[in-house]
Amino acid sequence: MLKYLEIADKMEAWIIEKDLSQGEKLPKLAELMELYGVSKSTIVKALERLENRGLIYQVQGSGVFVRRPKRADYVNLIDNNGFTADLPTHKMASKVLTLRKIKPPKKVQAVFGSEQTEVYEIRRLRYIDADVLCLEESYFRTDIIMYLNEQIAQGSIFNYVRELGIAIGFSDKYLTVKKLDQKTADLLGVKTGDPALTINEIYYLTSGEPFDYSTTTYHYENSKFFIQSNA
Amino acid sequence: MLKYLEIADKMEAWIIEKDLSQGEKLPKLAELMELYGVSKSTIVKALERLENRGLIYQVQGSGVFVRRPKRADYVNLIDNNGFTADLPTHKMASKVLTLRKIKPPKKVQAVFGSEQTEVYEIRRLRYIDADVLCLEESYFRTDIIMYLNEQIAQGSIFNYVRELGIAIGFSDKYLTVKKLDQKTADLLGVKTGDPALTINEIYYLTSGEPFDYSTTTYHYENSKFFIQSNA
DNA sequence: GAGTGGTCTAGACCACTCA
DNA sequence: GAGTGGTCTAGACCACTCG
Repeated sequence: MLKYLEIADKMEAWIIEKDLSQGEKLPKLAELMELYGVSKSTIVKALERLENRGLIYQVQGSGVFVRRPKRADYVNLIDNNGFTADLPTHKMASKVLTLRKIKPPKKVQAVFGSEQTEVYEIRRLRYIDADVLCLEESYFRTDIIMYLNEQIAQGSIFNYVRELGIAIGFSDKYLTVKKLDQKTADLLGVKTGDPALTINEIYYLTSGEPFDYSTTTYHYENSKFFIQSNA
Repeated sequence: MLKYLEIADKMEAWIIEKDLSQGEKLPKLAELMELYGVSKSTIVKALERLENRGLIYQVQGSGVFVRRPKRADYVNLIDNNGFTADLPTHKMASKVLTLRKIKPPKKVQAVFGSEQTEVYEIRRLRYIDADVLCLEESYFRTDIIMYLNEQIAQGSIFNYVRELGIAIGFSDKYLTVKKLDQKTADLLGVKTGDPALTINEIYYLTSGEPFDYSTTTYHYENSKFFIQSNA
């Protein structure tokens, strides 16, 4: 394992274990260098990672401080760690509505390329505790994800993908708000015309190839989101 | 100006000028080093910045490639460059509804601290071309932003803040979806009960001190959002 | 002005991709 | 196996904060 990632993970665990709160100061660079037995640049790189993940902020000439806003129960829109990581105090579950191998619909072919002849289509309802969180419709390239079944789709598909040794690189997410049609409203257990946030996502491998296209519609009363930004 | 920032800006301008599209390859590191006359680490750092801004992706052993998803007219939720940067082909305008110095409401005091005795409150409607984009209610600390007037609030407050030499560090954003009450719906020109996305934001200085608290409610038909994520 | 973080360099070595 | 990006080091120097 890479040194800077290992150090970043240890620091993250340390912050969480000690339950440090916003504004608390971390040891200075020189101490961290000695503590972990590495050069300055390696510490700097580990801190950069934590900064990008929104766990700390650095103030030149002053120190490194913990960044941990207080609100819970919000889904993180930047980390792609899945709901289990975002909502640790809740029980997550999925009900698979359909799972099949099909020819990609046009909107999906537009993303994967016209040479893509087959995809997995998965539709599932995701629950937080006893409540509906969202309806998800996703498409995976069958030449990358060779095998999928209902049992896998009941858990975290992304964890399964990572276990296959497939490296997820980055993603584009598009958000819109709309009034629900009757079919979707029924599935979510709300009224036709009620509001919903729809997030359209494209996930890419580290190589830049798209492999997952999904559209998720969230129950407006059961979902809240947050973003930690550095700009 | 810092070398790596200067190089990153030049590369960004170059990508936009040449109108490179997703997947196109940039020159290799050795060439970039020579081109800009700097060491490898400086190029690496410039590329890291572009990667974080979602403009490129790097593939070890292969090359550096352009990342530019095709959809326009989406508001970027990560960059805090304001609508003008996100929606370059549109005319943006603001109408100031109220601007006053007041004692902070409780929700604002909870963020700024109870020692904060005075804030600017600004409520404005923001337009995209001829359409209402959003209703924004924001609070600024008067000990940091000493002066504000209606003319400034008609333009970009953040640009004004930067011109004052105040360095914006990072922000937390919380998103929820709801049905509009009558007052807000009237202002946005939609019906009571229509859907809306509400984004609650807290902006911090580089020192970690919060200085702006705002709540923005978006017109659901006139607004779309995107996020480019690297995880 | 002392302390602390940020930038930059040159160079060694590692890890991945692709023909 | 050649090519290309990623990590890591040691050290010089710069820039900001704070008492």
